[in-house]
Amino acid sequence: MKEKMTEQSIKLFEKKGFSETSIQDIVEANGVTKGTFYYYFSSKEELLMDIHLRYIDDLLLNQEKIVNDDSKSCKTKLYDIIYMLISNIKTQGASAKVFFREMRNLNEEHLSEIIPKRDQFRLTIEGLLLEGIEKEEFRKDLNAPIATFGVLGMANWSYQWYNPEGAASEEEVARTFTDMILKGIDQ
Amino acid sequence: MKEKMTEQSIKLFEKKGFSETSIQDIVEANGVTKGTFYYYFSSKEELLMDIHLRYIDDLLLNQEKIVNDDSKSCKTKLYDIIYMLISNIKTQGASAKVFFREMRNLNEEHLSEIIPKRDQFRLTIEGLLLEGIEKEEFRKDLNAPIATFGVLGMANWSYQWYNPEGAASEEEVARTFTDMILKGIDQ
Amino acid sequence: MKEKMTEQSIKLFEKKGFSETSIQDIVEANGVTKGTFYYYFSSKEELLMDIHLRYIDDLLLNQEKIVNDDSKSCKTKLYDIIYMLISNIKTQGASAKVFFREMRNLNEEHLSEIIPKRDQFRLTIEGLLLEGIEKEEFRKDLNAPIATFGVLGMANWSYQWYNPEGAASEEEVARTFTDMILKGIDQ
Amino acid sequence: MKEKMTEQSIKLFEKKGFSETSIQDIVEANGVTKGTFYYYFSSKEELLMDIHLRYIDDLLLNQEKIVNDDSKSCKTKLYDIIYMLISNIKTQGASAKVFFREMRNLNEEHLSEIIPKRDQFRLTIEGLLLEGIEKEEFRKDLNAPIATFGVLGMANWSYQWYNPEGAASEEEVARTFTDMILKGIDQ
DNA sequence: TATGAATGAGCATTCATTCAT
DNA sequence: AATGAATGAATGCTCATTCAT
Repeated sequence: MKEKMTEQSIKLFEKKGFSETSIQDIVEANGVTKGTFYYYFSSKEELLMDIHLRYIDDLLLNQEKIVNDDSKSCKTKLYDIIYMLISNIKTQGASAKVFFREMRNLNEEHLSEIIPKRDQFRLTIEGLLLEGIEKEEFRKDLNAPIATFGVLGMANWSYQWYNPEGAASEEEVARTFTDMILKGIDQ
Repeated sequence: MKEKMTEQSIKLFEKKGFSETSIQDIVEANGVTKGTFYYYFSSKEELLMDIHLRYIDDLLLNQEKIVNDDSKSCKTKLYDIIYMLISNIKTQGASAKVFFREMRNLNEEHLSEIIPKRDQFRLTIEGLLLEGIEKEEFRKDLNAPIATFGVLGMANWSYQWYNPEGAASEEEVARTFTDMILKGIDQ
Repeated sequence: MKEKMTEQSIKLFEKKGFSETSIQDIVEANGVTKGTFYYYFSSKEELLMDIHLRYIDDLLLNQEKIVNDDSKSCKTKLYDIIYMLISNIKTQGASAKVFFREMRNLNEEHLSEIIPKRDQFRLTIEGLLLEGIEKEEFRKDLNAPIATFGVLGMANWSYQWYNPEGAASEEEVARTFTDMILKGIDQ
Repeated sequence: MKEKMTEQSIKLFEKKGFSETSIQDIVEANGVTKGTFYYYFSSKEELLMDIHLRYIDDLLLNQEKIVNDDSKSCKTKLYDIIYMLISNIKTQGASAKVFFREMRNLNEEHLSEIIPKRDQFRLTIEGLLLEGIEKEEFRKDLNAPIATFGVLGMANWSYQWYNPEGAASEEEVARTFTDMILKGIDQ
């Protein structure tokens, strides 16, 4: 039931937004009553935190698997991370949107748990770029921190427009983005 | 007064979010009473629409100036647009955040006015990429629509992290992004 | 202007009700601004009182003309009063509806001016019935006070259903009612 | 509680009017808080509809009982209906006043449910008159529709003046009215 | 595990009214 | 004679939360 309620809530939060979704909406979507909600969650905010944790922990796990694979080059790892983020949209798109849009609604205490994890994800990419520079896979003059934000921006922004049902496949998008990042668009 | 209230509202919406900001918050920030708000705005949503229109119209105007300058190459125009978006953060950052985050709170009618404008901005960039391909400034095999989303993602995501008061200048960010896009990060 | 505003207000009060009509509605219907309203009326309630006074004074005047005509029998006077009330609907229907429905919205002081006038109208009819009994035009055993309420009920209720544009003429309605009252419906 | 709140609301609506009675007034009269009101009613208008339905359904039920009694003449049935309406004031007076005065505050949809019922009540009386004419209990030349409005006017208007605590009994009023209608006041 | 009744604070909005100009 | 800016109290309604059962 808790699981089911969380899933439904993610859908509702994605569609209507966290503040715009009432406990009433959530329990109606689950065919239960308000009391049931408070049996499983101590507050609406706690549910939001659950969703955040679940999303970022899963993301960090996947990222870790990629970067820890010593058989791959930095370039490949970069592609894999971008591909992971894009293909995530199909399965985790709603969670991702909630994660990026609704973080503001977490309380101080919860924020202080989430923000380091979000930063860790970014800094791992930054570390990958630095490693790539060192291994002469990437340009020496690259501003790694800013480039990292660029990579993240490209990938995360997809949540605003990418439709897994549409014409472009995840591979196509990930490939186009990685190509842009690696080779540039210059003729 | 209307002007002043709009400015204050943008700040509040950026900090707390649209739904989380009450009319009470807005009028207190302006030292007036609720009646005054409704003297100038017919609803909270109308104020949000005002903010959206102002932002996107200004953006389209700036974009138009850039792309209509026939003395510039496509590459330069691309840099100019990226720079414009980044440097916009200093003066228009709050508006931009409100624009990207709160669009969902507009009603159907207002959305149908804003979405075409937002699309127009994107399609103008896509047009610039296509023109660049034709003029052999950009790679022939570039997937222009996806690349456009990449460019926009990089630039728009800055609103989530770029701090104009911080170490990196707008030029630096814009230059790093343009370099990434043009030359790639490949060694 | 004051005249025009009063007329428009009567229409609005009839259609939407006194409480449901805002000063804003009234001034918009007159193409002026709120300030103008308060230049002519000291309050919304005062406007309502104006309408009440105007209506009841006119009614009393007409009634007086009828009962003071010594050439007429009591029966004829009764018919005349009923006809006057019914035909009033065409010209004064809106005022009448406002009068009967919205009296509750007058303040104590104003009520104490209106109620005696309304009672006077009724008591004049009661007096007419009593006079008719004495002159042996009406049944001796008639309960004049209750019968008066009956006559008033019939006539005043017309405001709830009588449509001057409809099939039945005022004469027809007044004639049917007077016949009912005088001869009854008994075979 | 819902029952209790409805009863209290009827009293308040009668005394102050629907629009002039706030939810605050209602909950204070019941010693509960606003939330409780909205737990039982989805809106103030819905409460009004409840009151309307309850009243008119009860009235139609009583009317039906009277007209379906084949042992009675049309005259007796007419008396019974008038008596029912007058004696109703003691038990249902407040509801009746709310019904007649506040119908305008129902929304379109609710009105379309109430109006046919109100018309049904009237048309049943009209049918009774027509039947009486046919059975030669009533005058052949009677204009049944208008006479019906006359009967209803007399009876319904009582809600504006009849005081069950006062000198005249319900029987007296009903008898006077029925006499007027049947025999007229003519000497 | 789950419900249903109740709370109380808060919200967007309306409105009659005031008043300097 | 009329305006336009502003007020402040009130209104209908929503909502996260509590708690006895």
